[in-house]
Amino acid sequence: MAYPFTEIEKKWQRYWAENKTFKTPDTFDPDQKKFYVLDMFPYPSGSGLHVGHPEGYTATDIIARYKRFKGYNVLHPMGWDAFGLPAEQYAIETGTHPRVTTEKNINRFRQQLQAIGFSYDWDREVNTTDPAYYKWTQWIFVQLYKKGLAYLADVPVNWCPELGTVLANEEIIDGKSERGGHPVYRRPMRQWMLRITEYAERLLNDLDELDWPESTKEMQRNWIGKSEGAEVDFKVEGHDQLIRVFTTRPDTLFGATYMVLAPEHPLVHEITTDEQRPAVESYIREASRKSDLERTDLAKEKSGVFTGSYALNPVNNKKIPVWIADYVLSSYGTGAIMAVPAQDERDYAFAEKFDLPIIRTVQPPEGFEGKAYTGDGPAINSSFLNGLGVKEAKEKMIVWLEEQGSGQRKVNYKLRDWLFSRQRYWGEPFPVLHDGKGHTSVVDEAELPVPLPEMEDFKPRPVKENETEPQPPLSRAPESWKYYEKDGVVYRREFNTMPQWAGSCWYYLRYIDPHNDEKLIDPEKEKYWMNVDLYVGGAEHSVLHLLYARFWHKVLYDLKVVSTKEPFKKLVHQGMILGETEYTVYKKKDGRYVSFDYVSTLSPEELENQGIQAERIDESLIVKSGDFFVLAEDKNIRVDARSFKMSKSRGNVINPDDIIRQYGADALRMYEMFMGPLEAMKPWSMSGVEGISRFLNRLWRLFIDEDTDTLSSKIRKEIRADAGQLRVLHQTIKKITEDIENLRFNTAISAMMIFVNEANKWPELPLDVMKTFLILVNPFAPHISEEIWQRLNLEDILARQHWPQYNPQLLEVDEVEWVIQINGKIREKIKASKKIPRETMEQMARQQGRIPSLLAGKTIRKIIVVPGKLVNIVAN
RNA sequence: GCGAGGAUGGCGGAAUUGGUAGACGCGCCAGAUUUAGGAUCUGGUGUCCUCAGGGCGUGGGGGUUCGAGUCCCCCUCCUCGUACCA
Repeated sequence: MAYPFTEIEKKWQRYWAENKTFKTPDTFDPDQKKFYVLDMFPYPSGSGLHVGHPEGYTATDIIARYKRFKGYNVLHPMGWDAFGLPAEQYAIETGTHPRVTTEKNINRFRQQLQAIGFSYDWDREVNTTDPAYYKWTQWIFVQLYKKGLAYLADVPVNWCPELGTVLANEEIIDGKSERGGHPVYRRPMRQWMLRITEYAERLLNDLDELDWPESTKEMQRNWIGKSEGAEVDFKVEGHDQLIRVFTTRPDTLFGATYMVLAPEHPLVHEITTDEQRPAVESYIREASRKSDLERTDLAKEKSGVFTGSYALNPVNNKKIPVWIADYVLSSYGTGAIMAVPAQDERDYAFAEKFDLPIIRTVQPPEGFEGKAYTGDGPAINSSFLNGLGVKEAKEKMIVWLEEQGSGQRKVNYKLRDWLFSRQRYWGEPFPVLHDGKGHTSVVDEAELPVPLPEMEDFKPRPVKENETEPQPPLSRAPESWKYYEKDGVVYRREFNTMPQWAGSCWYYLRYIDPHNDEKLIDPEKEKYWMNVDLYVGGAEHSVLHLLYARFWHKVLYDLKVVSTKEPFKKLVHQGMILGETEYTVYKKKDGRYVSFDYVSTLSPEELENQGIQAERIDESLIVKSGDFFVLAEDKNIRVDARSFKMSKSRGNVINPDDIIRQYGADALRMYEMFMGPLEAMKPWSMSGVEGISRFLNRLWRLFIDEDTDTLSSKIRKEIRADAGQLRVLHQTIKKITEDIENLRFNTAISAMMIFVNEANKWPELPLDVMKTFLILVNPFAPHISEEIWQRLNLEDILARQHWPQYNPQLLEVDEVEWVIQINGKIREKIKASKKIPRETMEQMARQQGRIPSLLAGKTIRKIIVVPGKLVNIVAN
């Protein structure tokens, strides 16, 4: 029979809530050490919590409880990232207002989180859709506007007709919307932009000092994409305008044999000759009609059209043709390039296709057989650069260009300004007023927040045709909201709303001072609590959320609202939890099995044609043969074994509520941590949960007599622990402490299991040892440990105890097992004191057991003694 | 293509600075208890052989070392990210 976890867990959850056990006081002693441990707050979706959420949340909860035991003032809050597309779409699907569904979802999420026993300070809960919260999101926008970091611009945007909104570059994956996978097209639109590019250099440099996963830092570096080179101006024959290009290889300028403009480049129309105009215009039309996906992924083959004009290469005044091609992106650099086919693979492919000249300006090494050569080497065919290496040639060319006035040194970033408006209802309204004459201003800070108007019909209007201007839902808001009169002037409010990232850019600050009406955050509190000491969340936010939040943080730093340059000192990503491993066997229509090694070579169509179908098969019918799994009944039939991402369509989603009902919250927490390293991707296993559940029951029975439901008579208050018991306890303290510090929760749990296995062998259990052990268990399994603590009739509650410290002297074991090796192979073992000197050890080893006979007839060359571990005799 | 990470029993995973590979859990096998159990307890469990012993074993190949999962070189495969960024 299982211990009464349901009853116990409810009891303690109620106790913690009623007594506000984990409340972080508003006032604090500035000298007390603090620890701010933060989770990425969830998006309260309609489907509730899944098992991925409690993974990171349990990890941070363990840290929070551990740090409290260690005497830290701990901030461990939770809130809701509740604006955004999915909430709105869910609301549309169910025909209810997003405010209603959002509130319902939040209540469900909160209740689910509380059922897991997380020690959040619920008095600090924040909600991005609360006017008292988004007042400050709008306030930050006002500051951005005043600093010139927010501006309206006609920009080519990523327009998603299905969603009826524009999307940021980061919200597009493989040319499709991240949400829903709808096609995305480029079209110009007047939009709010945030000048994140102004912070590019700082966002790049400050990464170095962060304790973040290297992969995440690297992704941000790539996203920012700094490259150094030069801008060069090319005259266009017969025109006044110059074509400016960015290049990282100014040293190859003598090899520039043509130029390419992006189809959207503003000079295209002007320089196109009448003769070429029809071809050019049809190419531009084609390009604009292509989605990003078609333009990149499918366009392996280069395409382009000659404009009819020629540019003059500034180094030698040679005439070179100007083309347009969609392999040049309008959004990067200047939207135009000088093409150097001999030293650039893309240009080479283009030149080859359109038969354009190729001039080598870097001497490739002997035997080089490739086409474009991008490596280092002496400059050739390059007049005053000849003989120089790439690096020197670059330098010399930049100096020359600057002297001639036809170019200059330039640092370029891939990072573009942040497209900050969305044509949606469920988002923060912009605190912006339009005067109707093309002039904008921001709302007075005293009048914030600008509320989101109450609307019946908040649905977006999908716009299929690129030519029609989209109408955001707020354009249909009540007149009283839409217009605003001040000093006799009637202003129109902004109809776009902010993207979902806005609210999550700064929420970690609001937790510190969640109810402040006067300020975003009190400076004293900010100074005490920042930085976030540990931030745990999914790797999917590596660039989006984490880059935007860093940007806003730096702006707030410049405004002196915050005192730290970076918000999150240490970052950890929890790994994804996959569904239970599935074994799949393949069958033909006639029921005959087909081996997976054959099936895996087939395309889906071929599978269909041959009538081969997949069938899930139970693990017990499978054996391993070599490197593969095969059918036990026919070892020639290979079976596919893998774990899939949890998804509704696959039907492999685990609901934490079910686990809690069957095994309890402590088992859920423990299992999530026991599965493997926090950062690793790992498959769910129901029998693994059962294993943990058995452990918790064993732990319970160690203390509680099941028959009588009273304290076990083995627990003895008056007896003193013997050396062996103390050693086991202190080894456990050491192991668990070090493992928690290093976020190695799986091995910490294994240490608890070892302790319980040991303690089960003891005829009597010294109370002192057992209560210390309960403290060690508490961060992981807070309910069961607290309940046992109470039944032991101990002082106060467990949550207010102190973390034990291990005594190194108690860890010492005198007698250890030594290994005796001959030529590195283990031949004998000896139990002996650790303190025996090397020489004695060596003597003992030579006489031990079979060693003398094994050494017979051999010459000892060397003997290696590692004290406390081994003796290795080298002989031949 | 590029960047990052990884490969250890039937499975999830352990293994401080190179020093007893496989901790802990699952699964499996045997036994005990039980009216019964998918409950509990005890023991076993990398693999092979001629089994009181020995050989082989951390994706593959080479190297350094008395000694390599761990260090060096080459290769294969997997995962994640990214992709015409001039």
